[in-house]
Amino acid sequence: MIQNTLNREQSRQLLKALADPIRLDVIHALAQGERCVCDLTGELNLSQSKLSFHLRVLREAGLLTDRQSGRWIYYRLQPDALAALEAWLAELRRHCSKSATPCPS
Amino acid sequence: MIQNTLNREQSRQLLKALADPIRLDVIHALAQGERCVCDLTGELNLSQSKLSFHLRVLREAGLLTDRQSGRWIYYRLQPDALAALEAWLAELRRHCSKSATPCPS
DNA sequence: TTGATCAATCAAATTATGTTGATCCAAACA
DNA sequence: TGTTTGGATCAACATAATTTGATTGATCAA
Repeated sequence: MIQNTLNREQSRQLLKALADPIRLDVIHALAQGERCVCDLTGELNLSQSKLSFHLRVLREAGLLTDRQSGRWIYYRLQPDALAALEAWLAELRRHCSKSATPCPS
Repeated sequence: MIQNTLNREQSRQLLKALADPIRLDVIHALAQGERCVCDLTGELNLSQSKLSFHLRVLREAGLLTDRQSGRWIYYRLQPDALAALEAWLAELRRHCSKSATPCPS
């Protein structure tokens, strides 16, 4: 996620990845900074495979990056992805208040 | 949607409503300005009940408002909801780049 | 009034997503 | 080496969301 303008499909991927209560818990935990998977399982009280499933969804959407160090894997939020979504939302807001031409037109 | 700080559940509702290809088409159409339902069905090539279903999801999430004029119903984007999501994303971004303390901790 | 039109709603069928427990793989350490 | 540990993955199952076609209610025009 380098660019700053999302197409419809990219924004949908990001939004879909975010739109889940467990993944939002993960996101909020990572908003404080990078964390190891083993910490997250404890902190969020999730089974290992469940957490792994949701981390994968977030990672594949481009919202998280991971790095390995020894046997541990650390995840962090990808601020570019969040910024890109913000820009996408801001763009939607620009012209949306224009009134419709009355029907029947 | 008056306030500008979303709690976790509110942001989830907004994200979930947005995270669908048809609803994104609707959102993009309404980003140009207010539109009548009858225009949207044609423009997006959707069956009436399908569009109605998705409009309801977006409306109930607080992303759209509607007004009736005669037999026609006009929908528009609610910019406050978009702005609130932007603010929520910006907040997530603030501290997320802090590195983890190495495991085992 | 009656008939036509716009749009919301409902129940049934379909499709997509998430959960669980087992298994696998790689790194670390005895 | 053999064993333990952190994590990813898989298949079977459970749950949730969407689509469809029919029905309903309200508004308007004849």
